[in-house]
Parts: sequence; C-alpha cells; structure tokens
Amino acid sequence: MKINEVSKKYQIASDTLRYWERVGAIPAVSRDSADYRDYDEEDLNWVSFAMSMRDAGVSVEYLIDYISLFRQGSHTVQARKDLLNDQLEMVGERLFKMQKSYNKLKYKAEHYEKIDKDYKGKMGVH
Amino acid sequence: MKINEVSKKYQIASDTLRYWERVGAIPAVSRDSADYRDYDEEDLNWVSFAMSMRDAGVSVEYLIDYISLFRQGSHTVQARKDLLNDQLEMVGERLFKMQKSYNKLKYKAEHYEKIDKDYKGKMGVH
DNA sequence: ATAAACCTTCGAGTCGACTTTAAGGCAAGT
DNA sequence: ACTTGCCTTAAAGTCGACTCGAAGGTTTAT
Repeated sequence: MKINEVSKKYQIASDTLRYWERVGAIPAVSRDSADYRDYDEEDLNWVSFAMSMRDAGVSVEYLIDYISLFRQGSHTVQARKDLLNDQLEMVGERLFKMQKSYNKLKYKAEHYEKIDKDYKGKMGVH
Repeated sequence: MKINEVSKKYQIASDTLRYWERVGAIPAVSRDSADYRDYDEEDLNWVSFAMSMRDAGVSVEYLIDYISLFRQGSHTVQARKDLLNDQLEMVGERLFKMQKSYNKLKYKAEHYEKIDKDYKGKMGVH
C-alpha cells in the first residue's frame, strides 16, 4: 500500500507518516523496488497504534522510546509493558479530566443565562 | 488573591495566567493599588473556565473569540451559546476518540504477548 | 517520448502555546 | 535603609509536532 493510499485510508497527512518514520515513532516501513514506501499489514498496525496513541494525547517522544525498546529485542518486553502501563495511567487521567471538563461545559451550555453574567466590567463600561 | 496564590491554588503557572490575560483568553483581571493583579471571585471563575476548556483540548484562539464576544455585551449571548455548543460537540468527539484509544491501549497492555511480536524486521536483524 | 502525477530525502519554515529574559517597581522583614 | 522576594511589562526564545520547499527520480497516461 503506497503512502498516499495510507494517507487517505487513515485520514492522516503523508508528511506526518514520513515524519513519524523519520524520527522513529514507527518502525521503518517496507519499500518496493523503486524505494517507495509500501506499507504491509504490520506497518499499518504500527501506523494505527501511533494514531491511537497520539489521539490519546501521548507524545511522539514516548512513541520513539517505545519503538526503540521494541527494536532492541524481546528482552525489553517487560520494559515495554511498563511503558505502556505508565501511558495507560496517564491517558486515564487525561480522560477523567476531560470528562469533568466536558460535564462542566455541558452544564454551562445548558444553564447559560444563569451563569455568564453580562460584561459590566472593571473597565468603566456600563 | 495575588497571582502566585492563584497559581498554587489552581496548579497553573503564573506565566500562563499572565499570558492568557495578555492575549485575551480571559478578561482583564482586577488590580490593587500597586497595579498588582488581585483576582476576585469572578476572575477566578474565568481562570477556572479557561482551564477546563484547555484541559478539554479547546484552543486558546477559541477562548479569545469567546471573551471577545463576551466583551461586546449581551446582544452576543446567542453567538456565545452557539460557540459553546460547537465546542461541546468537538470536545465530545475528542472524548469519544480518546475513549476508543484508551480501550485499544488497555487491550494491548492486557494481551501484550499475543500482540506485539518480536522485532525480526526488515533490516536484516534476526 | 513527453507530460502529469506520483514518489524520494533533506533542510528549513510554521504554528500554537507557552516560557524566559531583561529591566525595573513595590513590600515585608530586620 | 537595605535586602529578599514578589510583582510589573515587553520582547524574545523555546518546544513539540508537524508542514513545506527544493531538487530530483519513477510511473502512468496519452
């Protein structure tokens, strides 16, 4: 699968796909005879994983660390699990915070008049 | 309430509080005789609102637009409500995406061995 | 065979959101 | 009165994450 097809299928800029690969946020993608990227199923799984992580607010730096461990072989499995669980916890907290914010916002939207008083202000406007 | 107290109470950098005020993401804060910021209850409500919005992933730009409408007076109430509902929707989508990502991640963490195969790779490493 | 539409890398540019620095004013303790 | 610490603004700097531009190679359609 060529980069532009991936880009369309996953709704992500091809520049971003190249960028992730360049910095090591996903492993090196397979190439065809012309040295064009040719994403196989495993490559697509990594793209999908990276997208999930980024959507969840995980930094690119973390992905780089994760892939770096991955490349070092199977003796890093525990370290990878630990990293994953750290992130799981952080994402959980973000999620919780967001839910709270969402509820606050929703409340404000539903009770608008009672909450946002008019601007009478401290700048002499009446 | 002075800026550093607010900073500690809400766990937010005082630099950020000044920044938000400077760009208009919150309305101008009250000042004491020495021209020091002296946050009253209303100011704190704005800080709290801005924090919620930022936590929910809403851009500073949006906050600026919102406050700008607010300053223009009560005839902007409907526009403000509309803006708020737009954001509510966007936050809802973000939240949904994050939940999906969180679940994926959780699944991966719980079924680790079955999912992340060892790196045998395309780079000749065995 | 030539143009249009892909693809490549490398380096530089952009953007959002802070964060720091510089230069100085005010305030509380000794 | 002096020192320590908090406050001020304005402008510049940083950081993360892309995003773009230049220069060039490949593939596909006519």
